[in-house]
Amino acid sequence: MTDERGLPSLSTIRRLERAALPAGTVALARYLIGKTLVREHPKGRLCGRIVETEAYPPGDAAGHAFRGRTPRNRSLFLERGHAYVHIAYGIYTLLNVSSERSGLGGGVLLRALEPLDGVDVMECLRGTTRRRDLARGPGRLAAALGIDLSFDGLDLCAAGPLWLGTPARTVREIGVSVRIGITREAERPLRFYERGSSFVSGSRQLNP
DNA sequence: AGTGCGATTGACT
DNA sequence: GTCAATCGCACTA
Repeated sequence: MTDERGLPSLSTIRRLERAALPAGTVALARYLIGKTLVREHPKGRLCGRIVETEAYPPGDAAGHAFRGRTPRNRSLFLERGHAYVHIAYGIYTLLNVSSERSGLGGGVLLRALEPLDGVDVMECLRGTTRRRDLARGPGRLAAALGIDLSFDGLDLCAAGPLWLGTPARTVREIGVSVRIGITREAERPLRFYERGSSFVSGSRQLNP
């Protein structure tokens, strides 16, 4: 079933099973492009299509798991498919998906969504009506979905307030670039995005 | 117990 | 293009 734009109707989106998630941080970061993220918000269902991710694999000095497990980053060490939520620059909430087997430590940062459903609620949460800017950037993404630190550790493959869903329509070509806003291991090509999407963050140079 | 530092954003020149 | 806001927490002592 599709709507007038050729998108599968939102009612056909179902939760991703953990077994469907590829093992390994980099593979998961690529896999998540085009998948959906669904937020069961008190004001209604919010849904977006993931169009940009970054991989922070085990052993990566730029990753929060690099120095071992601590109270803050313990969710990165959960089996793949759990939420790791943290605060950046004291202001912004960022959402990651844990990406390795239990006890290892890696994550995929979700950096941008193409809003699909619940746009009016997202506009309210973000304080803007520019659809392109609702979830373009990791801080904006979490804000648009009403995600805070209480979501840390949540199983995104289970029924609940936040979960990963099957793709909405076909994914265009996937581009690769260096990651944004880091200093260590800055040259590694671990950022993935849907080429041609206007909902992707970053400079034009990073989105060839 | 004090210090330093971000996986960012929006306002402004 | 520049720049400051602001919080949790890891690190040092």
